[in-house]
Amino acid sequence: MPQPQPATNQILAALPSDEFERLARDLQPIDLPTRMDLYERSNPVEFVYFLHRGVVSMTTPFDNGTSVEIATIGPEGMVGIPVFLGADRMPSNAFVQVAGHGVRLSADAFRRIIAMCPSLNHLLLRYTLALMDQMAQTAACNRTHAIEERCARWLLMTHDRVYANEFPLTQEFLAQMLGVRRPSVSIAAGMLAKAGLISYVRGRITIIDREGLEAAACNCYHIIADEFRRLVGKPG
Amino acid sequence: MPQPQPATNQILAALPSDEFERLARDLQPIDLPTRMDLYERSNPVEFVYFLHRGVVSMTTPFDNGTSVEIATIGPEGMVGIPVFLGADRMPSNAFVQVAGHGVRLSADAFRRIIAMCPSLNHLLLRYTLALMDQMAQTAACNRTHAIEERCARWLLMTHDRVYANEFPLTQEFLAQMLGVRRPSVSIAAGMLAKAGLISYVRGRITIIDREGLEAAACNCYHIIADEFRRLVGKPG
DNA sequence: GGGCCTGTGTTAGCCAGCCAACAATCGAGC
DNA sequence: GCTCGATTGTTGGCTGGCTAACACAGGCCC
Repeated sequence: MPQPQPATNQILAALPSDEFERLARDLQPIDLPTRMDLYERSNPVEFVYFLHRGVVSMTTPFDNGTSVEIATIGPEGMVGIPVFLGADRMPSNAFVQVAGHGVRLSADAFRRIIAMCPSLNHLLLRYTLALMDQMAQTAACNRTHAIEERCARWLLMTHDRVYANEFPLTQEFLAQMLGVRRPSVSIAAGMLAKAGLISYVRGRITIIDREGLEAAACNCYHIIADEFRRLVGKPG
Repeated sequence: MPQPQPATNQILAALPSDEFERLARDLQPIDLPTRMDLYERSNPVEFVYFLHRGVVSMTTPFDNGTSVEIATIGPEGMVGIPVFLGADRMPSNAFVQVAGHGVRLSADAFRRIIAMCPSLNHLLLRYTLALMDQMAQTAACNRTHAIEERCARWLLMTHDRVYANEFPLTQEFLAQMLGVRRPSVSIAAGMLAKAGLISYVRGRITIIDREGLEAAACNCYHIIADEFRRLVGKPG
């Protein structure tokens, strides 16, 4: 399912040339190193981002400093959907989960341009739907499924978005994403490694048996991936 | 926070008269008895609904027959946002949680009309954002907070939408909504009752101490309610 | 080499909520 | 009054994940 290696963002790539031209002059290339914060809850929005490569996490923070991931966004989408929906400040946090690069434009420019771009509008509506579906499934999955299943699902979803079998990822980090303790991930990831599905050393993880991993994940993975395929043409 | 008793749907009420006229001829009044199914996952969408009264639940079903609620919709919103976003089939289930009434119009009519109604478009974008925020917070809350807190939160959110201190609700039903076992609700609800915050008899629940209930709920309630207030002008 | 930081493995005790089952109570209908 | 179904209360055993530590290994810098 992964591998095709698109160099560009899928939404931008799908735009008719006149609309892309309209955007182009306001787009700034931007490098996205791991852990870079793009948004923080309640803060005003400055930019929206289109990834060419890499993965961004949306997380919901709690008062006690912990947070739970509610959606992931890669080159298939746009980071900053709330701006499209009319927000001026962010409802959740977002940060770079797997390093990459892309382009951004100011929220003001985006708001100005969006009115003149029917295709972009249409694409973003559909992407918004895919994102909502992902959040809904994640909500239910978080509530119900065992850590090992969710762990496998998360690895698959990230795999779909990085176009590589190996990527940087510590257990500590994964624990934060899943909203669980690090030792729990240690056990779950250990099981997956023992089963020969993945391997990892000091912050780098490798997907060995993609199919096996799909079998180990809860069905939520396929539900989300199918929905993305229907709505935006790609599993992630 | 509840009580004002609007007889009409807030989104419809906020429309300029020309846009409302455009909708009006396609609106059919509809009664919404408890447990009526409005949508089922993967089925084609036939209608979108605007509630004047009552509460609808969106739930994500699992293969094993259980399901988890991911959002609630009352007279403040529209049931069928996925149609607005371009879906032709439903990603989740939806059914009537507290009986009420409203109007509906066919998905086709809705799609035809929406293009000619900039205000409706704008209102629905903002409502979509509020719904996403609710889902995100729910996802994180489901993962993290104790049953008693979530139970209190759920009662408050429903309270905001029914405009009455008493409404029908069994523990069995509440357990399904929270995605937990019924005995767990029995305990949690028992605690809230013992603390004098609520009372219930055989399927009818009464909110006695609204403030106390807010104190017993997790902060998620206020986060969601504040967001709704900012975006659509009402706590629920 | 030695110190140190980061990442991983593991342990032991604890607790919330699970599962399965059964008891008690109320209301409606006969 | 009696039966029956729907609703609520409660119990006991089980377990997944949590809390709180501690041990160890690899890599980097001095």
